[in-house]
Amino acid sequence: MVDVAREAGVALRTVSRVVNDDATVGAELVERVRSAIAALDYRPDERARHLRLGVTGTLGAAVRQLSHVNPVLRAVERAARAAGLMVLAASTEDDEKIERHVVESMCRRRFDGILLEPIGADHGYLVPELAAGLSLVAVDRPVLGLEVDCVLSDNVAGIETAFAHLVAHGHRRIAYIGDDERIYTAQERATAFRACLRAQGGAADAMIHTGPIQRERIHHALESALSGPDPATAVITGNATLSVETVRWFRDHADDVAIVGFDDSELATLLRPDLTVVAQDDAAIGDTAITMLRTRIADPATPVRKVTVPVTLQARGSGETPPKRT
Amino acid sequence: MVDVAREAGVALRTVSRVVNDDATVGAELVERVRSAIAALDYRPDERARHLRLGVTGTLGAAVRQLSHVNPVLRAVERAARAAGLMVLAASTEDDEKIERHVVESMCRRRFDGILLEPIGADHGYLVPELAAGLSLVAVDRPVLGLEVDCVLSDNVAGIETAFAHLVAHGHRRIAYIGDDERIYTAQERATAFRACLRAQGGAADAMIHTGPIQRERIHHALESALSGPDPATAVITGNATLSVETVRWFRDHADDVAIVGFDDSELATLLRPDLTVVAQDDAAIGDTAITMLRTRIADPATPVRKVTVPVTLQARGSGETPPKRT
DNA sequence: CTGAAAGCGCTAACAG
DNA sequence: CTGTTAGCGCTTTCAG
Repeated sequence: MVDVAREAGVALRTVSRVVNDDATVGAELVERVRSAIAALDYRPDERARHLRLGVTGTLGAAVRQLSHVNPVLRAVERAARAAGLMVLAASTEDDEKIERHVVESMCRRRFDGILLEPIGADHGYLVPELAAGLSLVAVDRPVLGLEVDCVLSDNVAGIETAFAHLVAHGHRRIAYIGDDERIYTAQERATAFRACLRAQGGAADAMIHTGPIQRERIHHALESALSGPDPATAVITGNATLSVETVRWFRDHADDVAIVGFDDSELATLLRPDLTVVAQDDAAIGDTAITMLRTRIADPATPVRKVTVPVTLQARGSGETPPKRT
Repeated sequence: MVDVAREAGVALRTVSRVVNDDATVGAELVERVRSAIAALDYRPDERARHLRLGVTGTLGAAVRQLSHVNPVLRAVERAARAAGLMVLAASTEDDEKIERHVVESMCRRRFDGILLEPIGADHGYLVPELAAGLSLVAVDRPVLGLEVDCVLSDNVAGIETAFAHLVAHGHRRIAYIGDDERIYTAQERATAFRACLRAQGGAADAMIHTGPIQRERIHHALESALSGPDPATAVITGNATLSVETVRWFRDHADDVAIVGFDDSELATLLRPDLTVVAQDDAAIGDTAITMLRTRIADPATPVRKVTVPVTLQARGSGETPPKRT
């Protein structure tokens, strides 16, 4: 920059102003500076700028897996761009160690704020960061044990809606195929399903199958739920991957079981009949997350908020078939 | 950091050494410094460090859409992590303006190198960056008009393989449903398909349908390819989205047309019969891209390389059905 | 509008 | 092994 100033024969200060589009510079000088910039191939260094300014205009997004479908992240990027902020994202790979590494790296780089899809139970490493002023918003799951802003889908209402929908279509024996309950959302959804069963008067732990996402495990669970003296006539699946595996199994083993999936996806309208799902409002989640984060950055003293975003049932056919046997 | 030094009663230099795990510091001092760090909640500032060091240990990935399935990005993150580098990613949204903004932001932040899935035709904005020493590797498509490292899939061989496969299974009238030919890969694949048609002696522009990814357009193209006096008995689809739309249409309109898709996906084994695809070697692409980028960063004088990664045909059923009518 | 100078937080000479 | 000091590239007082 000092070179540019010399080349243009102006003060450093003036170059800085031109670069930052300060209006108080004479048109002729602007021109001189601009051509000096072009002649010298000058490119401003944000590191120094940010160091001096204190802020970086950068938001970090630490998500489970960048390369997975993640409509929330899409909404986040859009909202941030509209606010003139840059979002830089990295994967945590569902690994506590990597999550910690990613978040701490973002902190050391002094990102203005971080969006986190928290994984694992131990977020103790966040305590000093938060104490030092980190602005953080948890998305999809809360940071357990810490008072941190978060925005979640209404998992309980989603399960209740799915359950009620199937009941309304005549089903009485409804099974649930869920993810590993060590995962927060999986735990919430499974618990909500258990409550539905109890409210209905049904007991039957045979109706609820949760565990890791492995094809074998899932198919085995379906087999057991749909056989025996009292087989289920409908299934609720706990997330998009489970829906896929369930449909995959149905394809070869059953064609008369109703299914309602949690999470909408491109697949939903590829199947026959189209998949009825409980859809999360990704755009609302993303917008809310960015708004909350910006609010916290602007005023770190803002009280912690937990926002729950409603879900909606998309009836498409698979959840409206009647039970095959009463 | 100066506070830490004061608190620990040591020199600034010593704190710096402790923070950077320099072995040449006495154990007792290390201890004093560490407790001062803890007491003061000191967190190192990478901005200053990077400014001083010149390098940032950061790679940027400017991809079309973060929140889409992108196995290459996954491989990239893994390879970079193994090399002790951080990958920060952002979407270009298939928009030239956004691509430019993202890449220039990364340059101003002095990322050590950038991985780019280039969109659009005008990459002139890269010229000064490259002149100023930017290390860049293009993935999936080349940067047209600029001599830049790139790693691509073997699109031509992929189409030839798919075509030959269908021919080997008795098909003579093969249609191609492709993406907008303004996109490099779409153009390459469509051209390769035309060459196959010519080599086979077949003419028939009625057999090749390219254009934007819109459900209407695609279904209409299928309709026209599969009707008339000389309907196609097999279809090659130009990418994963087109495969999905084609299957969606087949579901309601045809069940005896062979199909081979470009790009593997989770969907491929969900369909009946399972989808035969030409699969790209995502891991190899990601690894190669990171290796090339690191090589260029280490020595900017490295000659420009263009690497083509082989593709493989995954026969799963949909591409092995015989033609319905001869 | 310009010029000089301080300082953001860190690292790396260079001396002790 | 430790302390002092300069400087990375930028913004911003403060006087002209």
